[in-house]
Amino acid sequence: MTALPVRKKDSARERLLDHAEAAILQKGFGATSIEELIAATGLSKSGFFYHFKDKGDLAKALLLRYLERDRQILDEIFRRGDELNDDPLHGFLVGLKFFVDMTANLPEVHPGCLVASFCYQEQLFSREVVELNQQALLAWRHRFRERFEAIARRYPPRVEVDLDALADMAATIIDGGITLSKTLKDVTLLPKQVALYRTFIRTIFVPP
Amino acid sequence: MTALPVRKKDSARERLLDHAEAAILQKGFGATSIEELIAATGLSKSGFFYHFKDKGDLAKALLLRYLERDRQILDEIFRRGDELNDDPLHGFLVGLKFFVDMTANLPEVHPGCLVASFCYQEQLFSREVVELNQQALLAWRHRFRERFEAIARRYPPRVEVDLDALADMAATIIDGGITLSKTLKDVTLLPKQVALYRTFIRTIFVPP
DNA sequence: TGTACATCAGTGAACGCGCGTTCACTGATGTAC
DNA sequence: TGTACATCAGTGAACGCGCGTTCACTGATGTAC
Repeated sequence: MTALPVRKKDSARERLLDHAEAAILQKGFGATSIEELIAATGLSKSGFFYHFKDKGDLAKALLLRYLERDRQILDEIFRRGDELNDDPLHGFLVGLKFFVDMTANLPEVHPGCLVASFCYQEQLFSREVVELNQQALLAWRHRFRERFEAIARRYPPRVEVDLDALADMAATIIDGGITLSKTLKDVTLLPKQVALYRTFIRTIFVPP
Repeated sequence: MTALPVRKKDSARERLLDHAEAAILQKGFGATSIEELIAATGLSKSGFFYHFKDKGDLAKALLLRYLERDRQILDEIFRRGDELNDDPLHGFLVGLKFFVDMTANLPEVHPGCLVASFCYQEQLFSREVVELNQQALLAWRHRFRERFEAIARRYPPRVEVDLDALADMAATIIDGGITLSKTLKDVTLLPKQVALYRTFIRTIFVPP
């Protein structure tokens, strides 16, 4: 068995990313210093620059890791929903229910969404990182849009809705819900918002 | 007539706040320097410290101004909606329509929401500023909640919804919608999200 | 109307600290033959 | 199995710049009597 050269989960590089993510979500990229990251990980400053060519390189690596993790978690949730249900509408509704449960069971308030954090510090990042952020949002629109198309083929919408906007609404509710939860320091707010999105989807597609 | 000691709209202080707001929404509070603000306004550094006792004081003044402006704009919109309609539901729906139109007619993509920006840089602010941000969100919940109670008394909801969560959804959609629009640099996304919120309210309360 | 004082809206110079980045170097492990 | 070389994962010292903040001072306008 040839093992892939996977990076160990607790390598110095990974720990730098962990601390960076937490710090950036609490005070922003511009206010997060390399100094504090190496203090938290026990590396020297040059150790940092061994792993990342500059601070912007850290941002890129962080966003890539974050987007990949997010994709995995959400894909898994909706895959399980589909598995339990042949019907595209009810599979999606079960997936949304799983998502509500997941956010409801977070031990603390959600630490924040890097997409939103980066959006409000856009000017600090390279075009590459900005485009990465955009691609992620467009990919989610595409994924949800496809689901809604499949649903709408079987269940004609009971009110007129733009399916792209409805797909974007998932990201809107999650981003907005995280900001709401985080600002008011109330874990229950995010799942409630996602539950409302689910209610909306139900009233649109589920026949009376 | 005794004129109130109103600050002229284009005073140096006001111009500092204008530049600060724009800069903070583009790169965050931590990455916005006093140096660049005075360069933009033509003041000296000590001129800045005449107007604000320190950088945190700028943050506080900025948030107060922002929240007050926001409150005025939204109150005016929903007041006009009520004026055109005696019914609380239809008055609110007209107000939401006004809001959709307003966001649809923005000349450029919305520059961002200070509440969200501050939320992702919370650690940089004093407890006072953090609480100001929370009070603003709670005030909006209260305002919308009262409307929904009045509506629900006359129009029993057709699906079960938590009125507090439905009130919070306004802030969620606006915050999330601004982030979406700003990230994808597409002005049309925000009004579409607000329109979906309006559709949701309609399907909940308007009888068939 | 004149004078004394107070307030407003700043200026200019200096401060020390922490930031991101570079550079030459190193000791442990892996690979080729 | 030994030797030579390459790669990995760093270290330590130094750099210059820009940051937020302080301090003593100022010239124009407003107010009291």
